[in-house]
Amino acid sequence: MASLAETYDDAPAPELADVVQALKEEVIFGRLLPRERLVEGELSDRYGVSRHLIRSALTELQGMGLVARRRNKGAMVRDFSVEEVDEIYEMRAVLHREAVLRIPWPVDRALVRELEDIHSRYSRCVEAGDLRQVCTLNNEFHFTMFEGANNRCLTEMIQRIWTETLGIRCYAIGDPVWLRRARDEHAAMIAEMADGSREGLLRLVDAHIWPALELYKRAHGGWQASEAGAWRDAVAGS
Amino acid sequence: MASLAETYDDAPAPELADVVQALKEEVIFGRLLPRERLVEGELSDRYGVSRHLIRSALTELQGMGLVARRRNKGAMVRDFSVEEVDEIYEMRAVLHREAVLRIPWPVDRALVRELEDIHSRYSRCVEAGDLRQVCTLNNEFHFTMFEGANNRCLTEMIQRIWTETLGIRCYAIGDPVWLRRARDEHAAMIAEMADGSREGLLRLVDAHIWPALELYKRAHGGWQASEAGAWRDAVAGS
DNA sequence: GGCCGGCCGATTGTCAACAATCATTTCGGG
DNA sequence: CCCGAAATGATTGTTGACAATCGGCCGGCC
Repeated sequence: MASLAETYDDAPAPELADVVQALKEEVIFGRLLPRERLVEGELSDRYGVSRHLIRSALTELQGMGLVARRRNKGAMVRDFSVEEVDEIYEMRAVLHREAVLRIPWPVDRALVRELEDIHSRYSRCVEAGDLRQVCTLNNEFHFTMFEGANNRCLTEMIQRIWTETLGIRCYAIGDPVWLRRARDEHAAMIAEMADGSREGLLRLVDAHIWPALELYKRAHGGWQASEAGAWRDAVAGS
Repeated sequence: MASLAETYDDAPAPELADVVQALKEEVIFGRLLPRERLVEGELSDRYGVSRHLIRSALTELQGMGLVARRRNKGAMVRDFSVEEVDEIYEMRAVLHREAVLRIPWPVDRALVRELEDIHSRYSRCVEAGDLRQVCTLNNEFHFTMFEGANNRCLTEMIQRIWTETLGIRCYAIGDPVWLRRARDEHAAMIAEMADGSREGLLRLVDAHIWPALELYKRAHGGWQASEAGAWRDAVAGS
């Protein structure tokens, strides 16, 4: 979806989008954990780009809620208190529900076919263990579905939470059990769209988001309130 | 509410927040109209700050959806197609509704008193014609109410749309008829919270947002599709 | 021995000059 | 007279150096 870099419509865009994407991937694949410090100099060395670009990327990710910053202290991967994750997931559920409610019913056959195509590729990548492609196709699947609601504002809000929760959902991506379960749930969604009810799809979409939250809470339980207090408010957005 | 500048929690923050606030006010008071170009040099001269700060401010407002940018072409106050305003307002209604649904009921007396206090000051400023204070107190009123929902994520999404729609709602702020009507609706909301039903409040809050949209559409009708096409996608966010 | 104060390295924030890009105008040819 | 192409001016994007700030360390003083 649109990043600050893609904000520029025509040009091939500089590499800001690449840096942003790279940082997102480091989070979703757990190479950067919540509360991990993001030092501008280190990153600019690591990626071989100017510090200026890194700063822009951090600003964008801050806007997406993935990165927290404190003045003169730097940036870190944002982490969430239990209350925060609950609040965020509550809204995630609301937005997904609103999207499903806005998909014209019965669902356009072309849309169903498109989702089937994405899903077949997705399944292959799950088998092959290609996590990177799995992640990409997972995004593609959900946003193809959500865009069926034909409300750009809604899609963007879902996208924002999507990025914001990368540091939460990263605990699920690496879990083979969760992966297979997600795959089956996607298949069930398609079946419901092809020949089922909107209520059924609503239930599936809602149920789909919670396992990742549970995994996060379990894996994360320990150091919840450590020294997070001072950073709690240091997030961007709105 | 939180701006990218206030993202920094401790420091008094530099003047980035001031510039952002100034630009927002120029939009809400109609001194900057949609599709109006925002030249960095001009703004830095006008406000007597460095171009660097102006760029930061524009980036932030871009993130809030108030400003659209195109690579090497500069920034402008974002304008919206009819489809876009309808989509945005649909989601605005959804979010406000969700907020009301989450306010514990019966409503905390302290919250009601706080709203009454804000509203009395608000009414005085409406009489006095102090538009600036009216605007500030209007924000304060709504966000005090919405924060009663105790969901920070939701509040932030509402805040984002709040800023995004400044260029839409600016047509209402200056309209004395709308102002008095809004004042009365606020009073009705308070009454409903003090001694009424959640359903009643839901109806009031929903009905509250649409007049401004109508004013926008009427005032705006003419040059809707002019040359907006190329800029249509040039917005940030998500 | 513990605490307060000032230095120092590390890191972020700001600035001004430079480079790249775009829009417009002007000039030459047809 | 009209069209196209190069030059020009205006504006944005990028870079590197510099300034401000923070956290930790060390030493002196009570």
